[in-house]
Amino acid sequence: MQEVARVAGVSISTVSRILNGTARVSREKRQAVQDAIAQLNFEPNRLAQSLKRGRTMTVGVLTQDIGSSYFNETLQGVDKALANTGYAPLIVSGHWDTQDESDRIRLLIARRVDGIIILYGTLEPEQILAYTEQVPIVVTGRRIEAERACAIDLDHEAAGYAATRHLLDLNHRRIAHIKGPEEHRDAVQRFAGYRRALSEAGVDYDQRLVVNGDFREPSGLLAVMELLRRGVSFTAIFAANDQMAYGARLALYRHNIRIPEDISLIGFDDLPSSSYTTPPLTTMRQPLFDMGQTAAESLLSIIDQKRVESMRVKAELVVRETTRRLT
Amino acid sequence: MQEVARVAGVSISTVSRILNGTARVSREKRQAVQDAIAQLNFEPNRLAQSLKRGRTMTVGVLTQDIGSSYFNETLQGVDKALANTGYAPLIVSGHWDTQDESDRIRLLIARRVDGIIILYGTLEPEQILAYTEQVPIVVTGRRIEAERACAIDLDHEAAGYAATRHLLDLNHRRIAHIKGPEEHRDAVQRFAGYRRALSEAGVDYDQRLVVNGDFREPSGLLAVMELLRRGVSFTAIFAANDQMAYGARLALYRHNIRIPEDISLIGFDDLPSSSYTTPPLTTMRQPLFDMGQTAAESLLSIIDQKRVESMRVKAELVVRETTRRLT
DNA sequence: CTGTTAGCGCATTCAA
DNA sequence: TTGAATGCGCTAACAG
Repeated sequence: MQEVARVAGVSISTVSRILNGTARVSREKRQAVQDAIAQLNFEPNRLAQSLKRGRTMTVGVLTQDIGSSYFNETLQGVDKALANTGYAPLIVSGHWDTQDESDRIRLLIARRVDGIIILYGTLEPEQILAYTEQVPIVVTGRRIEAERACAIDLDHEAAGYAATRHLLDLNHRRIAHIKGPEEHRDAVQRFAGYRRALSEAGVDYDQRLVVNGDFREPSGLLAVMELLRRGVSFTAIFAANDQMAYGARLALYRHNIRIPEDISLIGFDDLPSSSYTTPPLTTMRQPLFDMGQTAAESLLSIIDQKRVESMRVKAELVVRETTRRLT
Repeated sequence: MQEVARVAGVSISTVSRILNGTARVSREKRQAVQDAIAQLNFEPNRLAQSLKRGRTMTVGVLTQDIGSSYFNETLQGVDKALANTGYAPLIVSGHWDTQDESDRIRLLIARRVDGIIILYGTLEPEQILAYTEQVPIVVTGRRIEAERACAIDLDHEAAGYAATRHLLDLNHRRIAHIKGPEEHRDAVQRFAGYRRALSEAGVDYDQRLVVNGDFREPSGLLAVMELLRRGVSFTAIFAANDQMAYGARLALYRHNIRIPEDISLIGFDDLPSSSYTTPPLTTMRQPLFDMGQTAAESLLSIIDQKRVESMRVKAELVVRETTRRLT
């Protein structure tokens, strides 16, 4: 900036004023400065600006896996909401590791982001509450009560219930479930919904119909193989997420079991690719994009000193072609 | 830091020294400072550090679409390479828009990132060359010659050739091609490879077998519908990327055309989900993860004042179950 | 071993 | 309208 000022023959405060439109400046000087800026290819140093202003115009986003469509759809929503606001996202990944997650959050705080969005993950609410002291936070996938924080959550129990209910409504009674990991609270809630639906419908819970998975494709494949090995009969499968449903679908294909003629299959999430499996997958749609967008908007409001309510969104049943009525 | 120094009863330089291990400090003072840090929940301001040191320990990554697995696999590679180096990625998206891309790059420069990785996109090499004056750059998907820059590229023409060649080797002669967008240089190169393979094999080029797509699923579906509408006969399809292959696969399914019994299908990219389509997709594998990793490593080397050579990687044919020999 | 001091690049208050 | 001066939080001489 020194340099620009020198070339334009003005003081650096004048340059600053022109850059920010903070005050009126004479035409000639303005022109001179703009010429100097163009000539020197000058770009104001945001670090210094932030240091001075006390705002970085950056929001940190803690994701768990940059490779997963699940997270990335949410990120897209965040990106959309941030566009044209002057804020830029600083995306970091916790890799589903509590230690890693804390480290990343601390990094974000050290970089003085103006706010943080935490997408799921394994951090305890108390832990997050503590960070709330230092920076506004919006979380998804859990509830939280604090001054400068809010949560956007989905009722996974109800959604698990709805998925199972759909199968029940189609006259299925022998419904297998491929569970998500024990440590995911969402997964256990979906499972709880499954059991409640069963019990309400007067269907006995059969433990042999439930197999553990880890939310990834291979585990879905393995789960179906296990089910087949057990020799237990079933007419439908509820997979706790779409990725495992893909794996299950492949295992079924390998055994020449047709979908939906022989077995009905329902997933959870509605990933973009789920409309393009063959046949297209029936699933519980999570409004991931919207949640990301809302999270970002809420965060900006909090930063803006406005009060924001936590909210709960709903999953929606998307009936496509992998479920069929039993006659 | 003032505060920490005051609480610990030392000067701020001592605090700094302890934070950075720059010099030996007596046990008592060290202890006092560490206590103060813990007590105040102090986290050094990275902005100020960067401003002072002239390094932000941040590398900018220009991607085009945070929602796409294609880019995200590359990002994962970058993330992996950056882990434990002290560098953090600042990911921004250009949304396939030249203006947007320039804006993002300028933003990254304004934020004084130590280097930039540009993943594909529509920026002209000359344009990038200009930015090279201001910051080290590694690009993928194009070639570039500059002091503090390097490129990691893949020979898409050769890969398009190999894909077509595979079909030819399986005795297919009527091979349709679903093209990528004209403005993607990769797409036109893959198409060029397709034509070369055909011509080398003495197969006449038939324009009616080629349909335009936009690299996304729906266009693959539409492409097959168009092919069918044209009433032109074909026994195999080479889709310019996996996503369009998914769309094509669904269209075929709708028309009760079996894969690979009736039609062979080959994609391009080998996205993670391609092992889980039914049947699993034969495709040209791009080492996306590795490319991301290499890009990041190269960038760090350049930042480290080392000379780095541009390099060319190769796509690899992954034969799965959607292609079959014609007898 | 430790404290004092001079900037890093910018925004802004205070004078002029 | 404009310029000089101050400080944002930190590091790195420099001097003790």
